[in-house]
Amino acid sequence: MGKIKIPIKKLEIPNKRQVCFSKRMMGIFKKASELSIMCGAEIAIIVYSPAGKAFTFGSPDIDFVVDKYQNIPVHINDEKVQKSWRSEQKYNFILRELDPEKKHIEMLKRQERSKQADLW
Amino acid sequence: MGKIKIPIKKLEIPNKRQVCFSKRMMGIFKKASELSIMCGAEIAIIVYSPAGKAFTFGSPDIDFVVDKYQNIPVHINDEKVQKSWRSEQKYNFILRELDPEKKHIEMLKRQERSKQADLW
DNA sequence: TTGCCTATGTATAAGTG
DNA sequence: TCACTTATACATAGGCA
Repeated sequence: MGKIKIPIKKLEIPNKRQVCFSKRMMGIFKKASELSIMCGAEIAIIVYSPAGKAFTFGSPDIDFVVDKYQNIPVHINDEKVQKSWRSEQKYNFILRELDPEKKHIEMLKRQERSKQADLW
Repeated sequence: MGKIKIPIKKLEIPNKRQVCFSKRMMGIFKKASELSIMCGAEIAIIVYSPAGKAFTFGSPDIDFVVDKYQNIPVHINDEKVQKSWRSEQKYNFILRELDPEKKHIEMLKRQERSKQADLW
């Protein structure tokens, strides 16, 4: 997405990594903001920079969404709600080095998997 | 980002909202994956669809990052680490209806604010 | 619908001063 | 280095089969 194509792999030059991190993180936060506005979604994002510094984004609020995710009980008789009750769909995929064509196909397949109407 | 420009505001047509949510969420997850690979960042994303269904993305792992964020104690003498110890930088901004020019300026200002070298 | 296409809007890598 | 621009790659809204 710039003047030249950058392969999706670890940037070894610290300055480039820093600039790239800054720009892309803001890009992601912006997109998350748009998603929450346009679709009424609730979103929490936690990012640790390579240096270990944390940045967060939340809509309506980071802790509201994180607590909801962790099923923290809303003070109902001291009863603990277990984490295992969660039923969310996880995406832990890592983008491998693929040529653009295969990359596109893989992304479309992921969309397909997640588009089963009953999930929404 | 499509054939026509869509204002960043709530989509009222349910089908459009669903399709937009699906496409954009996958886009955000893809970008998050790229950020973690290219910059070595740790990322956790939790999204609740308008219907209340949860989707998550994590690198290296959603719970690893979320637990780190919440400073969950690693079993050190039963001592509780308080949430208030956190020192992350929060972005709870909401993108308002701005003309593209002002929007661009606002984004640059955010980048600027977050670009102080000692934070990284 | 559902899966895919493509025209166009956006994000961003490198350039510039 | 920094603030800003620009060329290019990428994401996506609506179209279509």
